[in-house]
Amino acid sequence: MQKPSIPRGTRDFGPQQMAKRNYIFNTIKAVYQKFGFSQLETPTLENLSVLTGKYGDEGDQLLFKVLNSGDFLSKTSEDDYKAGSKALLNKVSEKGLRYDLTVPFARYVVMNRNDITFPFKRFQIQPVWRADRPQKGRYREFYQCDADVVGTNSLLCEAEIIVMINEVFENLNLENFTIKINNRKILQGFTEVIGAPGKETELCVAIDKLDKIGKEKVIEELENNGFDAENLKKLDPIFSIGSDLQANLEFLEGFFTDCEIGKEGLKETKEILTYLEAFDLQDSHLELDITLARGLSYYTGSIFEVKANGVKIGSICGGGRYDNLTGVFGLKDVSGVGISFGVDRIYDVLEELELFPASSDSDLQVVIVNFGEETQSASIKLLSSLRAASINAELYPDASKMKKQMTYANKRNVPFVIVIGEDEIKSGEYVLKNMLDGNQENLSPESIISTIKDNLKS
RNA sequence: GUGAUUGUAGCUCAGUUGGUUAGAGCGCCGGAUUGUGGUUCCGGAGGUCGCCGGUUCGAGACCGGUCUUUCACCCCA
Repeated sequence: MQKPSIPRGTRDFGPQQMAKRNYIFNTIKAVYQKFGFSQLETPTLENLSVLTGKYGDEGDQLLFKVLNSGDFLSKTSEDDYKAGSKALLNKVSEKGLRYDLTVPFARYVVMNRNDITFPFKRFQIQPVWRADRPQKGRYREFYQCDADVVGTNSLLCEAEIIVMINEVFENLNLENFTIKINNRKILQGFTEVIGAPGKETELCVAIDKLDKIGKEKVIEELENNGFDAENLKKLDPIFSIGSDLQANLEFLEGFFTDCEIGKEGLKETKEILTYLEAFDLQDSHLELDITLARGLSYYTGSIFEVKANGVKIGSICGGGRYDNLTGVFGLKDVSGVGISFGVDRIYDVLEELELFPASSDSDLQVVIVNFGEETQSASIKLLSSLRAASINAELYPDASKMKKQMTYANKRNVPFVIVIGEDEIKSGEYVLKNMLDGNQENLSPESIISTIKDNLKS
Protein backbone atom coordinates (compact mmCIF):
# COMPACT_ATOMS: atom_id res chain seq x y z
CA MET A 1 0.00 0.00 0.00
CA GLN A 2 1.25 3.47 -0.80
CA LYS A 3 0.60 6.75 0.90
CA PRO A 4 -1.27 9.18 -1.35
CA SER A 5 0.31 12.56 -1.90
CA ILE A 6 0.19 15.59 -4.17
CA PRO A 7 3.16 17.39 -5.73
CA ARG A 8 4.86 20.06 -3.68
CA GLY A 9 3.36 23.48 -4.05
CA THR A 10 -0.02 22.20 -5.22
CA ARG A 11 -3.25 21.98 -3.24
CA ASP A 12 -6.64 20.34 -3.10
CA PHE A 13 -9.64 22.59 -2.60
CA GLY A 14 -12.44 21.19 -0.46
CA PRO A 15 -16.08 22.24 -0.67
CA GLN A 16 -15.78 25.09 1.82
CA GLN A 17 -12.66 26.40 0.13
CA MET A 18 -14.30 26.17 -3.27
CA ALA A 19 -17.29 28.15 -2.03
CA LYS A 20 -14.95 30.90 -0.92
CA ARG A 21 -12.81 30.73 -4.04
CA ASN A 22 -15.88 30.94 -6.25
CA TYR A 23 -16.98 33.99 -4.31
CA ILE A 24 -13.72 35.67 -5.37
CA PHE A 25 -13.84 34.37 -8.94
CA ASN A 26 -17.45 35.47 -9.38
CA THR A 27 -16.75 38.92 -7.99
CA ILE A 28 -13.84 39.50 -10.36
CA LYS A 29 -15.64 38.01 -13.32
CA ALA A 30 -18.71 40.19 -12.78
CA VAL A 31 -16.59 43.35 -12.75
CA TYR A 32 -14.69 42.31 -15.87
CA GLN A 33 -17.90 41.67 -17.73
CA LYS A 34 -19.37 44.95 -16.58
CA PHE A 35 -16.41 46.75 -18.12
CA GLY A 36 -16.87 45.04 -21.46
CA PHE A 37 -14.33 42.24 -21.33
CA SER A 38 -15.22 38.87 -22.81
CA GLN A 39 -13.85 35.51 -21.74
CA LEU A 40 -11.08 33.52 -23.35
CA GLU A 41 -9.41 30.23 -22.50
CA THR A 42 -6.16 28.85 -23.84
CA PRO A 43 -4.62 25.39 -23.47
CA THR A 44 -2.74 24.30 -20.38
CA LEU A 45 0.14 23.24 -22.60
CA GLU A 46 1.92 25.64 -24.90
CA ASN A 47 4.72 24.93 -27.26
CA LEU A 48 7.97 25.69 -25.51
CA SER A 49 8.92 28.02 -28.36
CA VAL A 50 5.98 30.24 -27.36
CA LEU A 51 7.00 30.37 -23.71
CA THR A 52 10.80 30.54 -23.65
CA GLY A 53 12.54 33.88 -23.78
CA LYS A 54 9.47 35.83 -22.69
CA TYR A 55 10.16 35.98 -18.99
CA GLY A 56 13.91 36.45 -18.89
CA ASP A 57 16.50 33.84 -17.99
CA GLU A 58 15.04 33.45 -14.52
CA GLY A 59 11.61 32.88 -15.99
CA ASP A 60 12.83 30.19 -18.35
CA GLN A 61 14.18 28.28 -15.38
CA LEU A 62 10.80 28.42 -13.71
CA LEU A 63 8.96 26.88 -16.65
CA PHE A 64 7.59 23.40 -16.19
CA LYS A 65 8.68 21.41 -19.22
CA VAL A 66 6.78 18.38 -20.41
CA LEU A 67 8.66 15.34 -21.62
CA ASN A 68 7.90 14.32 -25.19
CA SER A 69 5.54 11.40 -25.52
CA GLY A 70 6.79 8.00 -26.51
CA ASP A 71 10.45 7.17 -26.56
CA PHE A 72 11.78 10.64 -25.88
CA LEU A 73 15.36 9.47 -26.12
CA SER A 74 15.06 8.11 -29.64
CA LYS A 75 15.98 11.41 -31.26
CA THR A 76 18.96 12.10 -29.02
CA SER A 77 22.59 11.11 -29.30
CA GLU A 78 25.38 10.76 -26.83
CA ASP A 79 26.68 14.14 -27.98
CA ASP A 80 23.42 15.78 -26.92
CA TYR A 81 23.80 14.23 -23.52
CA LYS A 82 27.34 15.51 -23.20
CA ALA A 83 26.26 19.00 -24.27
CA GLY A 84 24.43 19.40 -20.98
CA SER A 85 20.87 19.66 -19.79
CA LYS A 86 20.00 22.83 -21.69
CA ALA A 87 20.94 21.41 -25.06
CA LEU A 88 19.40 18.06 -24.28
CA LEU A 89 16.16 19.70 -23.18
CA ASN A 90 15.37 20.90 -26.70
CA LYS A 91 15.58 17.34 -27.93
CA VAL A 92 13.38 15.72 -25.32
CA SER A 93 10.79 18.42 -24.60
CA GLU A 94 8.83 20.65 -26.88
CA LYS A 95 5.87 21.57 -24.67
CA GLY A 96 5.50 23.31 -21.32
CA LEU A 97 2.86 24.39 -18.82
CA ARG A 98 1.73 27.98 -19.16
CA TYR A 99 3.62 30.37 -16.92
CA ASP A 100 1.16 33.25 -17.10
CA LEU A 101 -1.89 34.22 -19.13
CA THR A 102 -0.48 37.22 -20.95
CA VAL A 103 1.90 35.46 -23.30
CA PRO A 104 -0.66 32.84 -24.38
CA PHE A 105 -3.04 35.73 -24.92
CA ALA A 106 -0.51 37.50 -27.15
CA ARG A 107 -0.08 34.26 -29.06
CA TYR A 108 -3.84 33.99 -29.50
CA VAL A 109 -4.10 37.56 -30.75
CA VAL A 110 -1.42 37.00 -33.37
CA MET A 111 -2.88 33.70 -34.55
CA ASN A 112 -6.37 35.19 -34.81
CA ARG A 113 -5.49 38.69 -35.90
CA ASN A 114 -7.77 38.52 -38.93
CA ASP A 115 -10.84 37.60 -36.90
CA ILE A 116 -10.30 40.00 -34.04
CA THR A 117 -11.73 43.49 -34.04
CA PHE A 118 -9.51 45.91 -32.20
CA PRO A 119 -9.44 47.17 -29.57
CA PHE A 120 -9.80 43.66 -28.20
CA LYS A 121 -10.79 43.26 -24.57
CA ARG A 122 -10.64 39.84 -23.05
CA PHE A 123 -10.46 38.33 -19.59
CA GLN A 124 -9.08 34.95 -18.69
CA ILE A 125 -9.30 32.97 -15.45
CA GLN A 126 -7.11 29.87 -15.46
CA PRO A 127 -4.34 28.23 -13.47
CA VAL A 128 -0.69 28.83 -14.26
CA TRP A 129 2.42 26.93 -13.14
CA ARG A 130 5.81 28.03 -11.93
CA ALA A 131 8.60 25.76 -10.78
CA ASP A 132 9.92 27.88 -7.96
CA ARG A 133 10.18 27.03 -4.29
CA PRO A 134 6.84 27.26 -2.57
CA GLN A 135 6.34 29.52 0.41
CA LYS A 136 3.31 31.02 2.04
CA GLY A 137 1.29 32.77 -0.67
CA ARG A 138 3.54 31.20 -3.31
CA TYR A 139 2.47 28.05 -5.00
CA ARG A 140 3.58 26.05 -7.99
CA GLU A 141 0.04 25.96 -9.30
CA PHE A 142 -2.12 29.02 -8.86
CA TYR A 143 -4.89 30.91 -10.59
CA GLN A 144 -4.60 34.21 -12.33
CA CYS A 145 -7.52 36.40 -13.32
CA ASP A 146 -6.33 38.51 -16.20
CA ALA A 147 -7.99 41.30 -18.11
CA ASP A 148 -6.21 42.90 -21.07
CA VAL A 149 -6.99 45.43 -23.76
CA VAL A 150 -4.90 45.28 -26.90
CA GLY A 151 -4.89 47.41 -30.00
CA THR A 152 -5.11 50.85 -28.44
CA ASN A 153 -2.67 53.25 -26.85
CA SER A 154 -5.38 55.08 -25.00
CA LEU A 155 -4.57 55.75 -21.39
CA LEU A 156 -8.27 55.57 -20.69
CA CYS A 157 -7.63 51.83 -20.44
CA GLU A 158 -5.17 52.39 -17.62
CA ALA A 159 -7.67 54.55 -15.81
CA GLU A 160 -10.42 51.97 -16.28
CA ILE A 161 -8.19 49.27 -14.90
CA ILE A 162 -7.66 51.30 -11.77
CA VAL A 163 -11.42 51.79 -11.50
CA MET A 164 -11.89 48.03 -11.90
CA ILE A 165 -9.35 47.26 -9.20
CA ASN A 166 -11.21 49.58 -6.87
CA GLU A 167 -14.52 48.00 -7.68
CA VAL A 168 -13.28 44.44 -7.22
CA PHE A 169 -11.79 45.06 -3.79
CA GLU A 170 -14.74 47.19 -2.77
CA ASN A 171 -17.06 44.32 -3.68
CA LEU A 172 -14.85 41.95 -1.68
CA ASN A 173 -15.18 44.32 1.30
CA LEU A 174 -11.43 44.83 1.41
CA GLU A 175 -10.88 48.45 2.30
CA ASN A 176 -7.31 48.74 3.41
CA PHE A 177 -5.29 48.39 0.23
CA THR A 178 -3.00 50.55 -1.86
CA ILE A 179 -2.70 50.71 -5.62
CA LYS A 180 0.85 51.61 -6.46
CA ILE A 181 1.40 53.09 -9.87
CA ASN A 182 4.54 54.00 -11.75
CA ASN A 183 5.79 54.13 -15.32
CA ARG A 184 8.68 52.32 -16.94
CA LYS A 185 9.44 55.51 -18.85
CA ILE A 186 9.96 57.31 -15.58
CA LEU A 187 12.40 54.60 -14.55
CA GLN A 188 14.12 54.82 -17.92
CA GLY A 189 14.26 58.58 -17.42
CA PHE A 190 16.13 58.03 -14.17
CA THR A 191 18.87 56.09 -15.90
CA GLU A 192 19.28 58.84 -18.49
CA VAL A 193 19.29 61.72 -16.04
CA ILE A 194 21.87 60.09 -13.80
CA GLY A 195 24.05 59.21 -16.77
CA ALA A 196 23.61 55.45 -16.87
CA PRO A 197 21.43 54.86 -19.94
CA GLY A 198 20.63 51.28 -20.84
CA LYS A 199 20.84 50.07 -17.26
CA GLU A 200 17.12 50.10 -16.59
CA THR A 201 16.98 46.45 -15.61
CA GLU A 202 19.72 46.80 -13.01
CA LEU A 203 18.18 49.95 -11.64
CA CYS A 204 14.70 48.47 -11.52
CA VAL A 205 15.73 45.28 -9.79
CA ALA A 206 17.67 47.18 -7.14
CA ILE A 207 15.27 50.05 -6.56
CA ASP A 208 12.28 47.74 -6.31
CA LYS A 209 13.68 46.48 -3.02
CA LEU A 210 14.02 49.90 -1.40
CA ASP A 211 11.24 49.49 1.13
CA LYS A 212 12.46 46.01 1.92
CA ILE A 213 16.24 46.27 2.33
CA GLY A 214 16.78 50.02 2.70
CA LYS A 215 18.79 52.69 0.93
CA GLU A 216 22.29 51.49 1.87
CA LYS A 217 21.77 47.98 0.52
CA VAL A 218 20.21 49.31 -2.68
CA ILE A 219 23.21 51.58 -3.25
CA GLU A 220 25.51 48.66 -2.53
CA GLU A 221 23.74 46.57 -5.14
CA LEU A 222 23.86 49.39 -7.67
CA GLU A 223 27.59 49.83 -7.10
CA ASN A 224 28.09 46.13 -7.74
CA ASN A 225 26.24 46.56 -11.01
CA GLY A 226 28.49 49.26 -12.38
CA PHE A 227 26.86 52.46 -11.19
CA ASP A 228 29.60 54.99 -10.32
CA ALA A 229 29.66 57.65 -7.64
CA GLU A 230 28.47 60.34 -10.04
CA ASN A 231 25.44 58.22 -11.01
CA LEU A 232 24.54 57.58 -7.42
CA LYS A 233 24.90 61.19 -6.41
CA LYS A 234 22.41 62.23 -9.06
CA LEU A 235 20.11 59.41 -8.07
CA ASP A 236 20.18 60.42 -4.42
CA PRO A 237 17.09 62.71 -4.39
CA ILE A 238 14.72 59.89 -5.30
CA PHE A 239 15.59 57.93 -2.20
CA SER A 240 14.14 60.60 0.05
CA ILE A 241 10.86 60.79 -1.78
CA GLY A 242 7.62 59.94 -0.01
CA SER A 243 4.33 58.55 -1.20
CA ASP A 244 2.40 61.80 -1.59
CA LEU A 245 1.04 61.90 -5.10
CA GLN A 246 1.15 65.65 -5.79
CA ALA A 247 4.54 66.13 -4.20
CA ASN A 248 6.00 63.32 -6.28
CA LEU A 249 4.59 64.75 -9.49
CA GLU A 250 6.17 68.11 -8.74
CA PHE A 251 9.46 66.49 -7.89
CA LEU A 252 9.53 64.58 -11.17
CA GLU A 253 8.63 67.74 -13.05
CA GLY A 254 11.88 69.27 -11.88
CA PHE A 255 13.92 66.10 -12.20
CA PHE A 256 13.03 65.56 -15.85
CA THR A 257 13.41 69.10 -17.25
CA ASP A 258 15.91 67.88 -19.83
CA CYS A 259 14.77 64.32 -20.27
CA GLU A 260 12.27 63.48 -22.99
CA ILE A 261 11.49 59.91 -22.01
CA GLY A 262 11.04 60.87 -18.36
CA LYS A 263 8.74 63.72 -19.33
CA GLU A 264 6.66 61.33 -21.37
CA GLY A 265 6.24 58.93 -18.50
CA LEU A 266 5.22 61.80 -16.29
CA LYS A 267 2.76 63.11 -18.86
CA GLU A 268 1.15 59.67 -19.18
CA THR A 269 0.78 59.40 -15.44
CA LYS A 270 -0.85 62.80 -15.25
CA GLU A 271 -3.24 61.92 -18.05
CA ILE A 272 -4.34 58.77 -16.22
CA LEU A 273 -4.98 60.87 -13.12
CA THR A 274 -7.08 63.30 -15.14
CA TYR A 275 -9.29 60.47 -16.36
CA LEU A 276 -9.61 59.16 -12.85
CA GLU A 277 -10.86 62.52 -11.66
CA ALA A 278 -13.66 62.27 -14.19
CA PHE A 279 -14.56 58.82 -12.88
CA ASP A 280 -15.02 60.55 -9.55
CA LEU A 281 -13.88 57.76 -7.26
CA GLN A 282 -14.46 58.35 -3.57
CA ASP A 283 -11.07 56.97 -2.72
CA SER A 284 -8.83 55.76 -5.51
CA HIS A 285 -6.35 54.13 -3.06
CA LEU A 286 -3.74 55.39 -5.48
CA GLU A 287 -0.11 56.07 -4.72
CA LEU A 288 2.64 57.11 -7.11
CA ASP A 289 5.52 54.89 -6.07
CA ILE A 290 8.51 55.81 -8.19
CA THR A 291 10.41 52.83 -6.81
CA LEU A 292 7.87 50.37 -8.16
CA ALA A 293 9.55 48.41 -10.94
CA ARG A 294 7.93 44.97 -11.37
CA GLY A 295 9.91 42.10 -12.72
CA LEU A 296 8.31 41.17 -15.98
CA SER A 297 10.53 42.53 -18.66
CA TYR A 298 7.83 43.14 -21.25
CA TYR A 299 6.33 46.19 -19.55
CA THR A 300 7.09 49.46 -21.34
CA GLY A 301 4.69 52.08 -19.96
CA SER A 302 2.52 52.36 -16.88
CA ILE A 303 2.86 49.65 -14.26
CA PHE A 304 0.77 48.97 -11.19
CA GLU A 305 0.62 46.71 -8.23
CA VAL A 306 -1.82 46.29 -5.34
CA LYS A 307 -0.82 45.63 -1.75
CA ALA A 308 -3.15 44.60 1.01
CA ASN A 309 -2.11 46.70 3.99
CA GLY A 310 -1.59 44.96 7.27
CA VAL A 311 -1.20 41.47 5.80
CA LYS A 312 2.22 40.00 5.33
CA ILE A 313 1.91 38.76 1.79
CA GLY A 314 3.23 39.86 -1.60
CA SER A 315 1.21 41.85 -4.09
CA ILE A 316 -2.34 40.65 -4.71
CA CYS A 317 -2.73 42.22 -8.12
CA GLY A 318 -0.37 43.60 -10.71
CA GLY A 319 -0.11 44.70 -14.28
CA GLY A 320 1.03 47.27 -16.78
CA ARG A 321 1.33 48.33 -20.38
CA TYR A 322 3.42 46.46 -22.90
CA ASP A 323 4.01 47.97 -26.32
CA ASN A 324 5.38 45.06 -28.17
CA LEU A 325 4.28 41.77 -26.71
CA THR A 326 2.95 40.50 -30.02
CA GLY A 327 6.08 41.67 -31.81
CA VAL A 328 7.97 38.49 -31.00
CA PHE A 329 5.21 36.58 -32.78
CA GLY A 330 5.45 38.80 -35.85
CA LEU A 331 2.69 41.31 -35.24
CA LYS A 332 4.05 44.85 -34.86
CA ASP A 333 2.56 47.93 -33.29
CA VAL A 334 -0.03 46.33 -31.09
CA SER A 335 0.01 47.95 -27.70
CA GLY A 336 -1.72 46.36 -24.77
CA VAL A 337 -2.37 46.93 -21.12
CA GLY A 338 -3.60 44.47 -18.57
CA ILE A 339 -3.92 43.36 -14.98
CA SER A 340 -3.94 40.13 -13.12
CA PHE A 341 -5.57 39.34 -9.80
CA GLY A 342 -3.89 36.66 -7.70
CA VAL A 343 -6.84 34.71 -6.34
CA ASP A 344 -4.80 32.52 -4.03
CA ARG A 345 -3.29 35.47 -2.27
CA ILE A 346 -6.57 37.38 -2.15
CA TYR A 347 -8.03 34.26 -0.52
CA ASP A 348 -5.34 34.30 2.16
CA VAL A 349 -5.90 38.01 2.77
CA LEU A 350 -9.68 37.70 3.08
CA GLU A 351 -9.22 34.69 5.35
CA GLU A 352 -6.77 36.48 7.59
CA LEU A 353 -8.95 39.58 7.84
CA GLU A 354 -12.11 37.45 8.19
CA LEU A 355 -13.81 39.18 5.30
CA PHE A 356 -15.58 36.21 3.75
CA PRO A 357 -19.35 36.56 4.07
CA ALA A 358 -20.96 33.88 6.22
CA SER A 359 -23.14 32.77 3.33
CA SER A 360 -20.10 31.64 1.37
CA ASP A 361 -19.73 28.78 3.85
CA SER A 362 -22.80 26.82 2.94
CA ASP A 363 -25.30 26.79 0.16
CA LEU A 364 -27.62 24.04 1.35
CA GLN A 365 -30.66 25.58 3.05
CA VAL A 366 -32.88 22.66 4.03
CA VAL A 367 -32.51 19.01 4.97
CA ILE A 368 -35.65 16.87 5.18
CA VAL A 369 -35.37 14.08 7.71
CA ASN A 370 -35.96 10.67 6.18
CA PHE A 371 -38.40 8.39 8.02
CA GLY A 372 -38.56 5.59 5.52
CA GLU A 373 -41.08 4.25 3.04
CA GLU A 374 -44.34 5.50 4.56
CA THR A 375 -43.30 9.12 4.51
CA GLN A 376 -41.15 9.10 1.43
CA SER A 377 -43.65 10.24 -1.19
CA ALA A 378 -44.79 13.19 0.96
CA SER A 379 -41.14 14.10 1.60
CA ILE A 380 -40.22 13.93 -2.06
CA LYS A 381 -43.24 16.04 -2.97
CA LEU A 382 -42.18 18.76 -0.53
CA LEU A 383 -38.58 18.44 -1.69
CA SER A 384 -39.64 19.19 -5.25
CA SER A 385 -41.75 22.16 -4.16
CA LEU A 386 -38.81 23.60 -2.23
CA ARG A 387 -36.54 23.26 -5.23
CA ALA A 388 -39.21 24.73 -7.51
CA ALA A 389 -39.15 27.73 -5.19
CA SER A 390 -35.36 27.99 -5.73
CA ILE A 391 -34.56 26.77 -2.24
CA ASN A 392 -31.51 24.51 -2.08
CA ALA A 393 -32.83 21.40 -0.42
CA GLU A 394 -32.17 17.72 0.04
CA LEU A 395 -33.85 14.68 1.53
CA TYR A 396 -31.49 12.63 3.67
CA PRO A 397 -30.91 9.51 1.58
CA ASP A 398 -31.24 6.89 4.32
CA ALA A 399 -33.81 6.40 7.05
CA SER A 400 -31.09 6.59 9.68
CA LYS A 401 -31.63 7.52 13.28
CA MET A 402 -32.92 11.03 13.69
CA LYS A 403 -29.88 11.93 15.79
CA LYS A 404 -27.57 11.02 12.97
CA GLN A 405 -29.59 13.01 10.45
CA MET A 406 -29.71 16.04 12.73
CA THR A 407 -25.96 15.84 13.29
CA TYR A 408 -25.48 15.74 9.55
CA ALA A 409 -27.65 18.83 9.05
CA ASN A 410 -25.78 20.61 11.78
CA LYS A 411 -22.39 19.82 10.25
CA ARG A 412 -23.55 21.06 6.88
CA ASN A 413 -24.48 24.34 8.51
CA VAL A 414 -28.02 24.08 7.26
CA PRO A 415 -30.36 26.73 8.65
CA PHE A 416 -33.53 24.57 8.48
CA VAL A 417 -34.55 20.97 9.03
CA ILE A 418 -37.98 19.62 8.13
CA VAL A 419 -39.40 16.61 9.92
CA ILE A 420 -42.09 14.56 8.18
CA GLY A 421 -43.02 11.50 10.21
CA GLU A 422 -46.23 9.54 10.68
CA ASP A 423 -47.87 12.17 12.92
CA GLU A 424 -47.11 14.91 10.44
CA ILE A 425 -48.53 12.94 7.54
CA LYS A 426 -51.75 12.50 9.50
CA SER A 427 -52.11 16.18 10.37
CA GLY A 428 -50.79 17.48 7.06
CA GLU A 429 -48.56 19.92 8.94
CA TYR A 430 -44.83 19.30 9.00
CA VAL A 431 -42.24 20.29 11.58
CA LEU A 432 -39.96 23.13 10.52
CA LYS A 433 -36.99 23.43 12.81
CA ASN A 434 -34.73 26.46 12.83
CA MET A 435 -31.24 25.13 13.50
CA LEU A 436 -29.86 28.44 14.66
CA ASP A 437 -32.16 29.03 17.63
CA GLY A 438 -33.53 25.49 17.99
CA ASN A 439 -37.17 26.56 17.75
CA GLN A 440 -39.62 24.53 15.75
CA GLU A 441 -43.26 24.79 14.70
CA ASN A 442 -45.85 22.78 12.78
CA LEU A 443 -46.68 24.37 9.45
CA SER A 444 -48.39 23.61 6.18
CA PRO A 445 -46.08 22.98 3.22
CA GLU A 446 -46.99 26.41 1.81
CA SER A 447 -46.10 28.27 5.01
CA ILE A 448 -42.87 26.29 5.28
CA ILE A 449 -41.76 27.52 1.89
CA SER A 450 -42.72 31.11 2.54
CA THR A 451 -41.07 31.08 5.98
CA ILE A 452 -37.79 29.83 4.51
CA LYS A 453 -37.94 32.33 1.67
CA ASP A 454 -38.52 35.19 4.10
CA ASN A 455 -35.60 34.03 6.17
CA LEU A 456 -33.26 33.90 3.18
CA LYS A 457 -34.05 37.46 2.21
CA SER A 458 -32.99 38.90 5.56
C1' G B 1 18.64 27.28 -8.36
C1' U B 2 21.49 28.67 -3.10
C1' G B 3 21.24 28.47 2.39
C1' A B 4 18.36 27.20 6.61
C1' U B 5 13.94 24.88 8.87
C1' U B 6 9.76 21.38 9.91
C1' G B 7 7.48 16.37 10.15
C1' U B 8 4.60 12.07 16.48
C1' A B 9 -3.53 9.96 16.25
C1' G B 10 -8.25 13.19 11.56
C1' C B 11 -6.43 18.40 13.79
C1' U B 12 -3.20 21.26 17.45
C1' C B 13 0.77 19.67 20.10
C1' A B 14 3.60 16.96 24.72
C1' G B 15 7.29 12.99 24.86
C1' U B 16 13.59 14.35 30.13
C1' U B 17 21.06 12.55 28.89
C1' G B 18 18.94 7.07 23.71
C1' G B 19 15.85 2.59 28.03
C1' U B 20 9.45 -1.35 29.52
C1' U B 21 3.28 -1.27 26.45
C1' A B 22 4.33 6.56 22.77
C1' G B 23 0.48 10.59 25.72
C1' A B 24 -3.10 15.08 26.13
C1' G B 25 -6.84 18.41 24.26
C1' C B 26 -10.11 18.84 20.35
C1' G B 27 -12.50 15.92 16.62
C1' C B 28 -14.59 10.96 15.36
C1' C B 29 -17.74 6.49 16.78
C1' G B 30 -21.21 4.37 20.48
C1' G B 31 -24.39 5.01 24.83
C1' A B 32 -27.34 8.06 28.57
C1' U B 33 -32.18 9.87 25.03
C1' U B 34 -36.37 3.55 20.13
C1' G B 35 -38.90 11.42 17.02
C1' U B 36 -34.42 16.17 17.58
C1' G B 37 -28.34 18.67 16.15
C1' G B 38 -25.38 22.45 18.53
C1' U B 39 -24.52 22.32 25.56
C1' U B 40 -23.63 18.00 29.62
C1' C B 41 -22.15 12.98 31.45
C1' C B 42 -20.13 7.88 30.43
C1' G B 43 -17.55 4.53 27.25
C1' G B 44 -14.68 3.26 22.70
C1' A B 45 -11.77 3.18 18.30
C1' G B 46 -7.62 5.34 16.12
C1' G B 47 -0.13 5.81 15.53
C1' U B 48 5.00 1.47 10.48
C1' C B 49 6.68 8.43 15.31
C1' G B 50 7.11 11.29 6.83
C1' C B 51 10.00 7.47 4.02
C1' C B 52 14.74 4.54 3.15
C1' G B 53 19.23 3.19 5.18
C1' G B 54 23.05 3.49 9.20
C1' U B 55 25.12 3.70 14.52
C1' U B 56 23.62 0.93 19.09
C1' C B 57 22.28 -4.56 23.38
C1' G B 58 18.30 -0.94 22.54
C1' A B 59 16.23 4.79 18.21
C1' G B 60 10.25 8.80 18.21
C1' A B 61 15.10 10.93 20.00
C1' C B 62 21.71 10.24 17.21
C1' C B 63 23.96 10.10 11.81
C1' G B 64 23.28 10.01 6.17
C1' G B 65 19.94 10.28 2.15
C1' U B 66 15.09 11.42 0.32
C1' C B 67 10.17 13.61 0.36
C1' U B 68 7.23 17.41 2.67
C1' U B 69 6.44 22.24 5.45
C1' U B 70 7.98 26.98 6.61
C1' C B 71 11.67 30.96 6.04
C1' A B 72 15.64 34.03 3.81
C1' C B 73 17.95 34.86 -1.04
C1' C B 74 16.59 34.95 -6.41
C1' C B 75 12.25 36.07 -8.47
C1' C B 76 7.12 36.64 -8.27
C1' A B 77 0.45 36.35 -8.08
